[in-house]
Amino acid sequence: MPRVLCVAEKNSIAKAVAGILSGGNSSRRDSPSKYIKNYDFSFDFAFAGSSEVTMTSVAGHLTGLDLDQAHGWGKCPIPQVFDAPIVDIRTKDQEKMASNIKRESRNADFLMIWTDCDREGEYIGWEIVQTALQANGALRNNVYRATFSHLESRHILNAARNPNRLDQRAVDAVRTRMEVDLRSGVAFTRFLTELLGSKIERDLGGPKPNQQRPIISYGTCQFPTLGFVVDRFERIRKFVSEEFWYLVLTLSTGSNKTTFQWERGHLFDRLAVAVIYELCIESSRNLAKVVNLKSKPTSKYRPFPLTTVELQKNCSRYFKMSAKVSLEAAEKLYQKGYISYPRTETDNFPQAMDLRALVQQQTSDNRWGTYAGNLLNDEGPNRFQWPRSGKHDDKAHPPIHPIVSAGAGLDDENQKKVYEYVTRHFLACCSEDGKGHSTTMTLQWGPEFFNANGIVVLERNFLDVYVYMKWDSTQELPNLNVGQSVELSSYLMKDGQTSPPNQMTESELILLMDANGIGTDATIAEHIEKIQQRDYIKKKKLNKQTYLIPTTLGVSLVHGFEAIGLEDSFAKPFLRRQMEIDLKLICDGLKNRNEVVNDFITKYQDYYGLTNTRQNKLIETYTDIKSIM
DNA sequence: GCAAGGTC
Repeated sequence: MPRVLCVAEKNSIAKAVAGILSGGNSSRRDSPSKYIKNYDFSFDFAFAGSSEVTMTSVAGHLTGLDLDQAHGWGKCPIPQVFDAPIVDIRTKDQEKMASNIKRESRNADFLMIWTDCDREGEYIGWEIVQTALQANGALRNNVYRATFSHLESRHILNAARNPNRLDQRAVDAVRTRMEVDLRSGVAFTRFLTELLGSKIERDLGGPKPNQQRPIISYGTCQFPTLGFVVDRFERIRKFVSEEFWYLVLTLSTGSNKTTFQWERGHLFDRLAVAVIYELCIESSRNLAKVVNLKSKPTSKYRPFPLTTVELQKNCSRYFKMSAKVSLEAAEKLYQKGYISYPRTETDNFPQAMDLRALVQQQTSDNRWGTYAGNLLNDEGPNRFQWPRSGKHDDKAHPPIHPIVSAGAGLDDENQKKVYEYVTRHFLACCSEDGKGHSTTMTLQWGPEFFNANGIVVLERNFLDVYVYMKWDSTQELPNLNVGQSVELSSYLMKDGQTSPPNQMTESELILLMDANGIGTDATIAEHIEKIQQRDYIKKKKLNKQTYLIPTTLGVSLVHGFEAIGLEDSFAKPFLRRQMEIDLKLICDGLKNRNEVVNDFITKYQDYYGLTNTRQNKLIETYTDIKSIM
């Protein structure tokens, strides 16, 4: 019988796919790596016929990239980093995974790649193929690729029966990113550390024994991340408050007081507001007229299905949990089988998924069990709804959702919170929107118009389980009809001041990084962590809220490079975005790998030359900023 | 010792 070796990106996928293809009849073997198991069973593949199958996996990348030995730290002039030979290397763990792949390849007739169907997965698939060929070159013409985006069994069987080929363009795109990130990161990190390292060390009171000299790193994601924080910091520092004036009316009926806001908002010209105010008083004194009454149904929308970025943003906002901590907790919950894979960009559920069964799982919980039960009741209000569909699909993972009820099974506080959040979010997704009624009343006073708005919440629906979101009935509007004249209880001209924005929160930073394509769902938290490690930014508590504030070093780096005047600022997201655009062009076959690598490396070489010539600007900027911060 | 990206 022919032998087919299948390899997934992680054990959880290997296990699930083996379960489906074998109909539950697979036997499990250990591998040299503790993260990886081999599953044996038989299956009828179109390309091989009835086969003996081994399904195994890697755990992420099988190889890493580095400069060759001769170009290590301090071993060569920095500019050589841009064209030094690059070698593929393996860590100890990767060596163990590779030995498993090689051993299982030796007597295989076919190799089928089951890595995630995203760009990085395509590259990992390629790494697996290279490793397998080292042990069994005869596999070369017998490599297939399964295309799948979730683990529903018909979908997986379909993927097994309709194999494709690896997409070499996607592989090339990833290799391009790796090479550019490596060369630019290593070159500028060595340069900055040599230029500023000892200076920073002295300022920190060093050098101290057993302590390394600080590393001043550059990374294609680190710098734009830092840039966002410094940008906000500068906007606040340079903020000049402006005075403004406005009119406001109040109406008292019984014990109810209603405030009416000026349709013009506020104006920055005191005299103009005073003139309008006088005009209104002269023409109408304390009398106003109801000129419009608009009433309409309104909704509070339930959330979209949960992505990693949304989870991190909300755990930061609601529980003050750092992105790194919330992702770690989610990973643990995933490993224990409580929730689905936590790194996903997808915000719509595949049609074939049995979401009602997942809701059913939650009916035993004493916090939201009753709510979940009611959702499944076809008679009551707030019945089960298919979740809203967002526009994002990473083609690899469904939105984050609970798999089984955790009940009292969790003792870690963070995991408990994250599980509760994931579950409440999921139940909210499957609920009806909040329903209410909104009324707007418009008064005319002299020639000016003023509005008051009232909302009455009629059905809370998802808000009952999604306790993090508030939606309450507001002021009740007085019972008046259009055309009616009313006596104002007050009509005032007031003044106010524009206020600066707040410092950056982690939640806002995640949003900015995501929107600008800086990092991925899996790495955004790491970049934020990294620039704290590097002492570019610090967390600071102010009025119960934690903010990210740049340090002297962080501000200096951003302004220093601005002073050097590179065409594409390192601290802006543009350069990274350009890279993403070019990677897409490689994937679409419109550019090739060498072309893009050359373009970027040439650009970085230019920038390196300029930075080197004007290195004094970096030192001067640091000295200047140190004296004012 | 340096990057960013997978995953544990």
